[in-house]
Amino acid sequence: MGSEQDILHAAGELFVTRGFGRTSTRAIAEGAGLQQASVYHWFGSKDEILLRLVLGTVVPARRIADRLLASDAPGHVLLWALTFADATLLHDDPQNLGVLYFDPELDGNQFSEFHDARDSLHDAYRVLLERTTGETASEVEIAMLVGLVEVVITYRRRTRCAIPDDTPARVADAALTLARVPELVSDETRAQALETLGALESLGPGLAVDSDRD
Amino acid sequence: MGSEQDILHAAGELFVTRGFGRTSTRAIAEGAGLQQASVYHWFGSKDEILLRLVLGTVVPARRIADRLLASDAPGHVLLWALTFADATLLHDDPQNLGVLYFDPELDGNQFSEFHDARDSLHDAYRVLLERTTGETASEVEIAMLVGLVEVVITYRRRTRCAIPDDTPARVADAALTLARVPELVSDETRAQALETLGALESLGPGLAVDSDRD
DNA sequence: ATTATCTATAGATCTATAGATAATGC
DNA sequence: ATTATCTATAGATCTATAGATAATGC
Repeated sequence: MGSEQDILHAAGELFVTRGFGRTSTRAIAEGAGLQQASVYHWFGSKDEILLRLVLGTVVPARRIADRLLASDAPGHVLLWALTFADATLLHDDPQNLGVLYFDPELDGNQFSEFHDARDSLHDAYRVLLERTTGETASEVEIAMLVGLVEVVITYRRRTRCAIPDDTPARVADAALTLARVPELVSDETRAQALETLGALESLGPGLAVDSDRD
Repeated sequence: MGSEQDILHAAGELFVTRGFGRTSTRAIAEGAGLQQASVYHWFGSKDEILLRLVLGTVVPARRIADRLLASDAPGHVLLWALTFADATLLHDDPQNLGVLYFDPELDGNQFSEFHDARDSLHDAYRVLLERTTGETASEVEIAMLVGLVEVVITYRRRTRCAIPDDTPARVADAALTLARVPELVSDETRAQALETLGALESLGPGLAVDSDRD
């Protein structure tokens, strides 16, 4: 309803399909049904719009990660839960805004708030991976684990239409396989993980994507 | 030495660090030691420079994949070999040009030559994965496999300095783990794969990155 | 002659600001 | 009064082309 949301929605669509650099504030305004200058009533700059969009995708995941870290469930259950929840957020995002993560434009200092949130999420992956394997995780292992989750983004992008609904669960299964505990990939693990996540959701917005409405 | 290579080198550096959209032809020319207009003697457009850069990173991998497909070595050896070779190309690229794969600007039809080469590479991954497991591979599995290799790109980007030299081998190991044949991750597999790759290299440029000199 | 480079520039943007106007709520 | 929007525009780009000039090779 509000112009602010209209701008975020229009910008998200354009950034993902044409790229940030090729999207003008005029195009964003047109998509939001406003004049170009009106965008600056809501956002100080184009960068600020991008920051809001990427924060909207990473902050919910980080919030779930924080809560899972406080749980005393087995490591592999929590690792499955985090992978599944993160992949689900990426899978359910109507615009596939995760695409923006890979944009070199994000490297600047203007976006440190985003990078801090993302680093914190990655650290949660590290902790849960180590709880699962009982060993210190190397940087490469963590990078591969996170990369596995982000496959949801590139997979969605490649096949322009919808991807199978079981993708998040299969990614979470693969995370345990990659962690070298394939024997723990089971219905029991999945059920426990979903239960743990269910208990979290009563505490907040949970898995609902709140960066956008469509 | 040539201006054409200077332009590609300067553009690669700028595209990766500041993004395609934020890089002007003037900045490219300056990096190459030329005037802005001289860039157009060598390239018809900015897009054409981007196309040349991404083709230079994907075509060598595709060439290796084609040769591996013709080999009659065991599936898991070939899968390890392809994953290792592809990861090595990404790892050794001085500019980490793989970053450009994720750019939404690449979606346009101007870049179909790149997408064709990439699709063909992905299909090689599918074939070798199926030879390894003996089962039909789902789209998600292929996406995860390819995503694992491309972790080299994002991992390099995150840690701005050099990443460990054993990263390609660890990614290749992980590919077999993900393919649910962890018992085939062994020195023997690695040795056979390297031998197979060595035999290929006599036939062409092989693992040498030829898109750039630094 | 051909190739490579340069200067100069047309023409089209693009971001962000200034200041006017309308709408909303006390 | 405040909030949201608009029109108009400054000022700085940016891409690509035209045409001159220099260098190279027959």
